[in-house]
Amino acid sequence: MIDFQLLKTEEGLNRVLKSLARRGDTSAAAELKTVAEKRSATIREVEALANERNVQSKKLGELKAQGKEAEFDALRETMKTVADRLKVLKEQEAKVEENFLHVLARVPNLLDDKVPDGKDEHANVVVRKEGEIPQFAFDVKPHYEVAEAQGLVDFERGVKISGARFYVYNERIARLERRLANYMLDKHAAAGYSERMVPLVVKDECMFGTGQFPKFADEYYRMEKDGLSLIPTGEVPLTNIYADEILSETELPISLMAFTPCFRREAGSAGKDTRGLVRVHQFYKVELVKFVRPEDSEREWLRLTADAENILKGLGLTYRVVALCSGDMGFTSSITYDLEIWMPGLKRWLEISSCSNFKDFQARRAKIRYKNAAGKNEYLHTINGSGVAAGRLVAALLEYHQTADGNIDWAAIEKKLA
RNA sequence: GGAGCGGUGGCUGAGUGGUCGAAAGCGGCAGUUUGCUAAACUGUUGUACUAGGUAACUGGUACCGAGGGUUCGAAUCCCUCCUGCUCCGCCA
Repeated sequence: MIDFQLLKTEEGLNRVLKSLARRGDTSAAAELKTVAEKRSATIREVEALANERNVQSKKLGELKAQGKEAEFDALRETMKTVADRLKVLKEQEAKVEENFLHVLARVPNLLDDKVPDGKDEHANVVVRKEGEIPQFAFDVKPHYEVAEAQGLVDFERGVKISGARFYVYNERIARLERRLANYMLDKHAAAGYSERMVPLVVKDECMFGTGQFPKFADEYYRMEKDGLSLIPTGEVPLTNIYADEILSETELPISLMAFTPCFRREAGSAGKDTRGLVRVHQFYKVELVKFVRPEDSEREWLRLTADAENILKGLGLTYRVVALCSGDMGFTSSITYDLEIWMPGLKRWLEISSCSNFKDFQARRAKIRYKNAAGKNEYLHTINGSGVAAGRLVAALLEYHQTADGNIDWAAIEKKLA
């Protein structure tokens, strides 16, 4: 959530509007100012009347104590009408507040000045490339063709059990993904991340806290009966670990990680990447999350990105770091670098990690603060990124380690993981 | 799932209709004393919103698990929900 105090000044409002314009999302722009003003005005009115009631109620207490029955009765009669009016006003206030939150909760984060301008992903900027595009003496097949031919992934039975975009891993590939999880976790542990095992099913407040709700509710699996959602990313439970808490400055930065399954409905992706392991309803990944002081967030964001890159480097995968442009940025993020690996079989770049600095946007929603050096409670900054998506990593390794006869060079993969 | 008892400030814990943002203790912070530490003593110590002020701050509103209700007035009375503990049942 953006700081709504910004809406109260001309300067702040302009900052918000400018950011919205850069994102190409001006849906809420017109309402913002009026909705904020209406809220302030209504609150002022209610508070004035509540003050009146409190003063007179106190007086009633005194009158009663003094035994002045006639005055007591007279005042009580007039206060009845005040109480009635206050009740009506408070109901109005609740509606105004609800509307205010409805609008505010759908306003995306302010963009960092360093985010390049652009309409969509074509305007994203490649920051750097690591490794060469690998050359093969034969035509490299997409991972799903090899996987199916080798009996590694059973897409048909995945569909039978759960529907499209579900799959069953057989034997070696199941073991590979499990080993990759260990590989990544061990590497990140050495870099200072503390491991967590978290709930995979979360309350609506958590989904709101990290920004999935309310605007994108359709994209997630939610169990109506329980009011709980399957996590779309480990970011949700991991970040909400500190929801509603005030941390001390000395504990920061906090770096956490978790290996979790992720569940996504992929609404609106019908017909896109229908084959293979690239776009599925359930996949596993390691998530990295940092809680940091505002002054450290840029540095820590770059570090987290480097930590994610370290996995790709270690496995010898060719990748590039891409700065998302203003029009391609996620709702909650202030600035994002995507890591895209080259897929020799698919013959394209594939996102395998997205490292974002959310600044205080999530912290404000989830109410995560820390006591700063001046002794004031302040929203901290959250940063997260995949470190990295395991399913896509498996897909990549299958493509990188194909042999001319359509096999997989398992020995080469083993060697990397050793 | 059944029965019983609870949920109050950073923590422990008092408060059962008005003077309660809430006793007391612990902890934290500042100071006095002290060669240093400790101890003792004194003061101070919640959050959000709102109005004013460059600001330190000052006034107001709200918050005693959450949401409703009764009342001129609710931490206190009523209802619903959530949650913790103990016992029983069930279960990996």
